[in-house]
Amino acid sequence: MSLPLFDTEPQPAQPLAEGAVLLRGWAARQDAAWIATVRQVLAQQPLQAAFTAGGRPMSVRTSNCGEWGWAAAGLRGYGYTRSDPLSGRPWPAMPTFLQQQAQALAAQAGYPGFDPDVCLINAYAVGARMGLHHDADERDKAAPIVSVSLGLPCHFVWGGLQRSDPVRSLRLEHGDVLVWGGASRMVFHGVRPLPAGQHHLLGAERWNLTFRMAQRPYRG
DNA sequence: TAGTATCT
DNA sequence: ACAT
Repeated sequence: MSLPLFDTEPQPAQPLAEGAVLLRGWAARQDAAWIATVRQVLAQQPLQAAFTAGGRPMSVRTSNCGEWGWAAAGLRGYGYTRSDPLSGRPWPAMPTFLQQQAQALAAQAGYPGFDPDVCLINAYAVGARMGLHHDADERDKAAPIVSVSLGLPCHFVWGGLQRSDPVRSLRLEHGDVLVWGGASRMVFHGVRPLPAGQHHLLGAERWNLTFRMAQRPYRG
């Protein structure tokens, strides 16, 4: 993968835990391209309200692109589907820019061969949050998760392999990329209620893109 | 248990 | 603890 990630030198990668790497600002240099590309996806697959397995509303709104998508509306519960259960239409294809950036970022974090079949887009308005959970619906737990933050900063909660483990909180800002896999793959995590603010490109919103391998086997 | 309510 |  030779696609340039930067036009200048990036901040060094920071290890967060075993298998987890924080790439601070690594999506900021090309943020206009990230945002324009996501807007193209949202024009085809608008953000929708999401619901927990118990039928309770979540505060984030979601969209997807890729062969698969994480559906959290119109199902009993949630899970990966090939099409939007509400519209019946297949999820839009993952734009090449997103696919290649996710591959390159994963490789940079020590996960060569990552080839996502899902990009889940979570949009946080002020006050939106995400409770402590782990990403458990993917078939091959050897594949990492690549998370890209855009827009307003948030307080990300990073726990352990058990829900009851102590958590730490770290601020994720526009352009930050967090990659977790290996021993950290099943770590519980979440997002505290989004503080009010204004971002010059996204206004009073945070977008989080998570690239996953939901159904493909991972050969690192 | 990707959420909330309701206990201690 | 609930309800999925």
